[in-house]
Amino acid sequence: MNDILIVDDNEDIRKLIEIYLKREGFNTFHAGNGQEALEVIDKHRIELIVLDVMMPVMDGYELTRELREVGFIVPILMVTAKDTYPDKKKGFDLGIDDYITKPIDMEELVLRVKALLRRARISQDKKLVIGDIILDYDSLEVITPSQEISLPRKEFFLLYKLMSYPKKIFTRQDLLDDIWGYDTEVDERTVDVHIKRLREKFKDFDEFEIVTVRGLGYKGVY
Amino acid sequence: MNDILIVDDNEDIRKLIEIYLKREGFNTFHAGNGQEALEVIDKHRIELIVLDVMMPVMDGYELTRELREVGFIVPILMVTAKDTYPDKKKGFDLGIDDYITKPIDMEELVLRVKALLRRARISQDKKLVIGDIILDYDSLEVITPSQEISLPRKEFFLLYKLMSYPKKIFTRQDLLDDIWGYDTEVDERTVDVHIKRLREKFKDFDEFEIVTVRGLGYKGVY
DNA sequence: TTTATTATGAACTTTTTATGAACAAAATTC
DNA sequence: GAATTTTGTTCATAAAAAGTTCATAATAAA
Repeated sequence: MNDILIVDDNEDIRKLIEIYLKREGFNTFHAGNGQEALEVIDKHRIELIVLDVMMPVMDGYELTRELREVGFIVPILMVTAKDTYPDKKKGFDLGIDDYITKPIDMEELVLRVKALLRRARISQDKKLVIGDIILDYDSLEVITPSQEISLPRKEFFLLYKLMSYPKKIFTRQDLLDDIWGYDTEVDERTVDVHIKRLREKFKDFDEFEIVTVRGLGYKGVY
Repeated sequence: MNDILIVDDNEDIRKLIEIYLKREGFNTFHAGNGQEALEVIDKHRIELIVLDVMMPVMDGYELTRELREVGFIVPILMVTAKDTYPDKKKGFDLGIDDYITKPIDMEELVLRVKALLRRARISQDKKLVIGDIILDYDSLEVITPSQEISLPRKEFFLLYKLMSYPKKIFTRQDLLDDIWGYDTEVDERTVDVHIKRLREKFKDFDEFEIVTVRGLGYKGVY
């Protein structure tokens, strides 16, 4: 469930890449140019970027430079039409981790994405420990000393997200983007309902809590 | 929808710049000289200034100096015909953030505007530290060594504003313009009520204080 | 003392969130 | 593949919080 950002000015290509990545269980975000990419990165915890070199406004090189300049270290897989040494060199000098040439072989892209993630040691199995409570991402269970509570997917992801960044406030839209997908049309109030159900289920546990931040959203605290 | 002020004595150039900025979703204001610029700035919350150096009445350098002198910190992108080192140096010394030379490459101008805004937002420290008390703009909380006090939006913004410019006196209208919006129709007395509630909440803290300046307004001191 | 201004308590309005319940969709079981 | 259970969404309404206004008391300045 890694969040991957696809940056390309061609929407069709973005969607194509999205299809292949989603099929592998990745969650994707889109950006049509460097500026949009920066905005998405600002709001979400992107773990890998698939980046087209040729874009209007701010090209891939420029974006890479800006990102590396501010110390942003996620793996970048660059998509380029040019397969020349100077181009490769330019990319790697700027801090690109891997590249793939057009026309894109989708199987290869997926392979490289996985390899990059593995190399970056972004773990695929995630267990979140809060005191003596464990949120097990694989089984969607909250394991406590006394019992194991199995949660519905949405509820679990919501809880996991909130507790992964304790005290960080998420707007309802943030949560929808992350858990439902950036293009969801689900109503913001739906988040409230899931929060309510989570609170009900864990009302007897004081190890953690979901706090409403009026006018802004929710945050997890523990 | 950032508000950008374009200052240039040539109306055609202003309009040209406006076209490109509007296309990117920015809102623009015009001024034909430094004096007009000051009037616009006084009335609107300008977030960036595109400023031509060569102008009659009050040139770009002069305007920059005046603005920086009174503590006005929005990014300034200077447009200059001269590309010499002394000129650049003069500009940067006065507090210009970036510059672009004539003839203006519009794409580049848009790029630089966006970069400046982003940089300003990122570098804009949203936490205000007063001794061992922190005003956290993101969570609308006042964090003290002993507790975290969550404030309603209006109250927080009010406190934040006052404490951002300690000892500066704000009239009620100033505060309404800033926090409620320049076109609000809310009564001035409403400010009093929020001030009262803030004082009540922080009566036990002597790190800072909201002081009434009779006949004028309020100021924050610490 | 008079007058103008600010402080305060309280009522009231608006906005936002919580909650229960109905409905829909998906997964499971038979 | 029909029936049943679980999960997910929407909606209406209750509740709570935030924000505003108003009347009056208190205070400072003239």
